Amino acid sequence: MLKFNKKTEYAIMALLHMSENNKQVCSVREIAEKFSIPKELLRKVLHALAQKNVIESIQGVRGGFKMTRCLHDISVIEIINATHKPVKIVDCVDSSDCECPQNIECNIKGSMLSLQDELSSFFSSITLQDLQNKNYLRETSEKI
Amino acid sequence: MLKFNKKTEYAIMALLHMSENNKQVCSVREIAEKFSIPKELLRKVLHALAQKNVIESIQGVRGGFKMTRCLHDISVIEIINATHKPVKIVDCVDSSDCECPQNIECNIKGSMLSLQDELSSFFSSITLQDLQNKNYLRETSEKI
DNA sequence: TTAAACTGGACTAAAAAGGTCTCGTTTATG
DNA sequence: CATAAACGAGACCTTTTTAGTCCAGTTTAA
Repeated sequence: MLKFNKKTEYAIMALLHMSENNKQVCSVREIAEKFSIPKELLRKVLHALAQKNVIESIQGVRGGFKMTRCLHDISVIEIINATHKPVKIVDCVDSSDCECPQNIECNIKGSMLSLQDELSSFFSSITLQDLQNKNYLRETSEKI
Repeated sequence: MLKFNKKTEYAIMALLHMSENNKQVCSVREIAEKFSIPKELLRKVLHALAQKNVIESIQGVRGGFKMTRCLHDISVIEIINATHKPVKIVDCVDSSDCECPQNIECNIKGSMLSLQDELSSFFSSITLQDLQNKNYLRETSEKI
């Protein structure tokens, strides 16, 4: 349906929060309570981000997750790739292994693949810093 | 999951086919058979496109659907809007009526709305003609 | 030693997508 | 003017995906 899933939303919320928090260690519990996010789900999301080296996980008492990179260095595509299956607007990934019933007569494979590349580029070009700036701009313009 | 649904794929296939077909009237049966698309589903898709004035429907015997516009005049966003719920990367459509549990502390509403605008613009800027060209380019480059 | 935190993975429930079915209405044509 | 080919409308079902929960570990500061 061309929308982000909840995991992506939760990831971006948590990352913006963690970066504001001066890159201190944050526990899942703390973030989940602040944003009313189901704790177990947020744990999975942050775990996925850690596995993709977007953030760092610290085990044990007083453990949690920590920003190690700057917002302007993290692109939205990284968050999407950690929280969605890989972006694929259609299932035919390459021309050889497409097995959909339309395969033989399919007249859109090439265009769909190009479109997918462009969409990935689109999300690659946007950083978390951009999102934070946009959020600020939008909020203030609404108040005017 | 940020992918087109089957309806969008079927719509684009059918539209490219209909435009090649010299803008003659095509029946659902004919297109469904050519591309191995479930007939009843394709009917719904073409019906939705007709309601959005992307194509025209003709009733009765020898009826069907007909291209009335040019490929370069139809943008992908029109197809998406006919075959998906409206593009909304997040549920909060405007700042007043968001009722998700994150509402009070939500720190991404503004950025998500901006991102959504940009994504819509992205799809608005691409026409069916572009898709057809890309398909051709991709197919030929793969053969080299 | 203990409890607070992450790890890993199975599991369930709800929502959306994909597809089918039925009973219409319209209309060209023999 | 009856018929059959086509679209119209909408209920219905099945499968897949998403969202969320649960539990039995492991790690580590205090």
